[in-house]
Amino acid sequence: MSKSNNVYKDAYNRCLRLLGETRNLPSEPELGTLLGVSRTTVRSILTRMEETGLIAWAKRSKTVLRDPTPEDFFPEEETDTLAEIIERSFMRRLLAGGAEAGMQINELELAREIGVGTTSVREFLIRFSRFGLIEKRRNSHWVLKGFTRAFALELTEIREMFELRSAAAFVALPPDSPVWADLERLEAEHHVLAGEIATRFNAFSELDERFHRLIHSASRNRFIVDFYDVIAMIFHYHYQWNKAQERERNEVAIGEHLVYIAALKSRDPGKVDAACRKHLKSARQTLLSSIPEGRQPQP
Amino acid sequence: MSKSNNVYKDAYNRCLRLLGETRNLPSEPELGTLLGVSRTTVRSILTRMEETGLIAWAKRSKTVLRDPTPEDFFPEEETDTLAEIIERSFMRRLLAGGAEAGMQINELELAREIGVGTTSVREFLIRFSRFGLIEKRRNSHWVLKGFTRAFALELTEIREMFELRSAAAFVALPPDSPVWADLERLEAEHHVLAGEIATRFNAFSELDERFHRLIHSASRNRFIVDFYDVIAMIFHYHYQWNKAQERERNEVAIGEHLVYIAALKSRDPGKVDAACRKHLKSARQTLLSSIPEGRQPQP
DNA sequence: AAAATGTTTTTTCCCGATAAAAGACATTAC
DNA sequence: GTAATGTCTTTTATCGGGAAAAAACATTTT
Repeated sequence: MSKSNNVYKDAYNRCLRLLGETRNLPSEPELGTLLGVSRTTVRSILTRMEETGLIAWAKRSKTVLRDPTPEDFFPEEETDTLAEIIERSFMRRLLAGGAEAGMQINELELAREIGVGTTSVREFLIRFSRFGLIEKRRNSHWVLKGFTRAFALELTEIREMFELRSAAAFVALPPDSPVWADLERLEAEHHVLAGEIATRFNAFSELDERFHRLIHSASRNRFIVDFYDVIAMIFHYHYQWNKAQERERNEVAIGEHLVYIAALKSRDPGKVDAACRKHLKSARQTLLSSIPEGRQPQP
Repeated sequence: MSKSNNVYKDAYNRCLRLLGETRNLPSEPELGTLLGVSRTTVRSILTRMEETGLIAWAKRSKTVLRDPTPEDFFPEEETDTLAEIIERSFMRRLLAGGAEAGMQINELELAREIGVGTTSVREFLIRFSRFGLIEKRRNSHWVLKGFTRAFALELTEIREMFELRSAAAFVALPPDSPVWADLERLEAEHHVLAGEIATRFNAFSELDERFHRLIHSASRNRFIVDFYDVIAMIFHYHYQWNKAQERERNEVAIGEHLVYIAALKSRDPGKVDAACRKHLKSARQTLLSSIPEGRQPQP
């Protein structure tokens, strides 16, 4: 077995959800762009849907015969990319204790443990190395640098530099720029979430990322935009890991975001700078407080 | 053939150079650390040196029998890493015209052209992607973003941000920090090079990198330090590519460096900021002037 | 007993091969 | 004649295998 068909399975599942909405499916190329896959994959999906009696398919006509049942879906875990599987396993090991800084990382062992080939693990480690948590020894093993306090400080230092600059660039954008509409929409979503904070307070993580990515995009600098991948990755796992006072933290953050958004809309650089600094400071505090090691004694 | 023995060949060549200096070689572990390879490789080297009559080897005694001749050395091209070979080929293609932005990159074609396996090319592209010149389309090809004016501007924007901050951190370092000695040494090298500029003006590239890396190291931030890899890579190929007015440019740069170094030694943040800005500005000009495309009409 | 050498095991690096997925070309339908 | 479908080709994603290199273990030497 050389390659799993997770692309097909994932697209198939997403296509099933489309089935409930229409009586007839669109053309193959249209479905392809809709699902983000090639026509080859679209045709595999249609073939199976015909076989399982979901649709009647003859050339251009693709009539929906019945609504999909839960059994029609492929299991969630079969739709993941290998890269996602490896990343999850790796991060679980890294965060679930026993991951001391300086520890060696063994490609072969990782591959065997996860049940994948070494090539995939190697490629993952190379991609992952840009996050600054691991380092390669030439012709030898990888070294874990660890999710330490130093790491968090270095990360936030860059983040603050980049976000302050991006926020300043944001207010300088012309009024007809589409970012203002995006900002408006995000503000509305913040208000909605603020109302439902009691029940959906974990949905904040995703909104947070979209908000900050929008601001970073104003920098029009690929290195700044790309750097947000590092932050997003860390926060993604951080949110999963550190559930302490999650609700309060998110409530505070939503409040800070709303002030920040108001400042951006005012187009007053001073206000923006202040709001941005305030939010970044509390974000840093949140991150730092979740790192057990290195809690230096306060004199 | 699954793996070339370039590590062995490169270490062998370096070991040959050691031969001229001593009558007896040190112990195997010592040689290993000296050459940066494992004992396994050291023993392969010693075995061959014995076979070719360079040394007499019996357990601890490794007596040099004769000086190495040019024929003893492995050819230079056999000592390169696969990664180096691929990078060179790739950059040659990229810089030697015909590399339009938006162009597709074909792993298989690249691999065939260079004469290596696809895995190595894939790994190279993944590593290379952090330089911001290429981008991956999920489940599909890579896209060349091109060495454009926009790229150069985005790169220098970050560079300036990082270096100004690093330089500011530099002057704040305590007087007993080893960086001051390093700086002193670099200053001396600059003076030497300034004197020999007529004959060795291309040695500047290497000195330039060491100087800026020293400054960046003062940031004590892995992201800033790592970012210099991007700059170094671009400048490396830029120096090879753009030989126009090389001597004058380097002369100017050496002068700017010396002012910059003096400012650092004065520990006066204002002076440092000014010297740093001035140098970075001319570095940016040099880089921009070498990019043909986008030479906007001057009104 | 500390440090070297001798020997064996493990890991990294890289290739070729193969199924999945994308893409290109040919043909048909409207 | 444009846009779809049908068919064929190319490329990507991934694995297993094997040589190079590292690392671990055992034995000898000083």
